[in-house]
Amino acid sequence: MDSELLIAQLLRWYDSQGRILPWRENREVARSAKSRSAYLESPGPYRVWLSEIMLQQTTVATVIPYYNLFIKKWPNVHTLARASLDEVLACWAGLGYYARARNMHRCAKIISKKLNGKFPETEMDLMALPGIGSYTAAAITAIAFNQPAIAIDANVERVLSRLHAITEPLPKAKKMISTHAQSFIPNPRPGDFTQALMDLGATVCKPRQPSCYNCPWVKSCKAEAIGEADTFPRKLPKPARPERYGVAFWAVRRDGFILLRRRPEKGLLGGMMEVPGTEWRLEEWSEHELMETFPFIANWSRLPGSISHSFTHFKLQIIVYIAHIDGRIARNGGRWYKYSDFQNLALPTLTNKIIRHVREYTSY
DNA sequence: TACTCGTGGTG
DNA sequence: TCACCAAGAGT
Repeated sequence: MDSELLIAQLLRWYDSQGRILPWRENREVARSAKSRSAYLESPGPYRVWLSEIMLQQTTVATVIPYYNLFIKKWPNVHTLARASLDEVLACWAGLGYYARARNMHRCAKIISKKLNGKFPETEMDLMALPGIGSYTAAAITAIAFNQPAIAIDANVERVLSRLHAITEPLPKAKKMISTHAQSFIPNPRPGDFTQALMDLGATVCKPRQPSCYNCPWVKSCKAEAIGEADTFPRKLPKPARPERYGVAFWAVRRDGFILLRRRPEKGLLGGMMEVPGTEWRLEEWSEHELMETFPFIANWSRLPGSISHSFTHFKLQIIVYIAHIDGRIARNGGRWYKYSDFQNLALPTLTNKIIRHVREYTSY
C-alpha cells in the first residue's frame, strides 16, 4: 500500500472531521484559524498524560467530566503530586480501574520531585514510569512532543485489521498490526496522525455498522473490498463470567452513623470504601451460615431484593442485612461515617449501588 | 502468556 | 435483556 497517500488522506480527513475534545484545546484554535497544520502547540504533556491515563479502556464521554474536574482541581503535575491519595481516589471514584489512580499519583510524585516537573520525552523513558505502558508512552511522545510514534489502541487495531483484512484473531494479531503501523512512521505530523487514526476508529471505522462511505481509506480497505468490514477484527471467544454471591452488613449507630471500611490497597477496588460484608463466593449464603458471620450481635434483618453488579471477569449479586447498633463497636478496620461525609469518600459504583438500595427501603 | 482489574453505553 | 465494547497496564 502507498503509505504516503494514506497519511495524506487521513490527515486531510482529520483537519475537517477530527473531534474537538477538552484535552485538545489547541485544535479549536487551529481550526478556527483555518491552519493547515493543526499542530500549533501541544496542550502540554501533563494534560496529554492525564487524559491518556483516564482514557485507558474508558470511553470519551465517561472521561470528559472527570478530566475537567482534575484539571480544575490540579492544574499541573506539582499540585497533583501534593494531593493526598485519598483525595485523588475520591475524585476518581466511579471511573473504574482504580490502580490507574494510584499509579498516576505515584507517577506525579516522581515527575514533580525527581524530574523537576519535566516529563520524559522518549517512549523508553516514559514506560519506566508507573501506569505508562507502550500505548500511553507512544501517545505522549506523539501528541505532547510531536515526535515519531504511533499509539496502538483498540481503535487502531480495528482500523488496521480491516485495512489489511487480517484474519488472524486478536490478541495474536497484535504483532502483525504493529508491523503495519510502523509503515506510517515517519510522517509530517505524528501527534495529529496518531489521534486521527483513533478518531477514525471511534467515529467512522466503528466496531458495529462502520460508515465506510465516509471513510477516507475506503478505496484501500481490503475488508471493505470483500464486503466484510464489520467482521474484523477477528477475536477469540471470551470465557464465560461466573456469578458470585455476597452479603453486605449495613450497621447504623444510634447517632445515625454508618459503618464502612477500606478495602486492601491491592486487588479489586483497591483502597476504595465498601460496606462491610462476606467474601464473594460462587455459592449463595444460607441464613444459617450468616448467623455465625454477622460482624456483631444485633437484630439483623434482611432487606428485600438484591443488587447486581458486573465486573470484568465475574458477576456479583449482593443481598443486604441491616441492624441498629448501640455500642461504638467497629471491628476489622471499619469506621463510622455520617451521610454528609459520603461525598468526600472514595465510593466505587458497587458501594453506591448498595447505599442507594438501602435508601430505597429505609428512611436513612 | 494469560489473568486481573470497573464501569456505562449500546444494539 | 445481555453480550459486547472501550484512547491498556501490571504481574
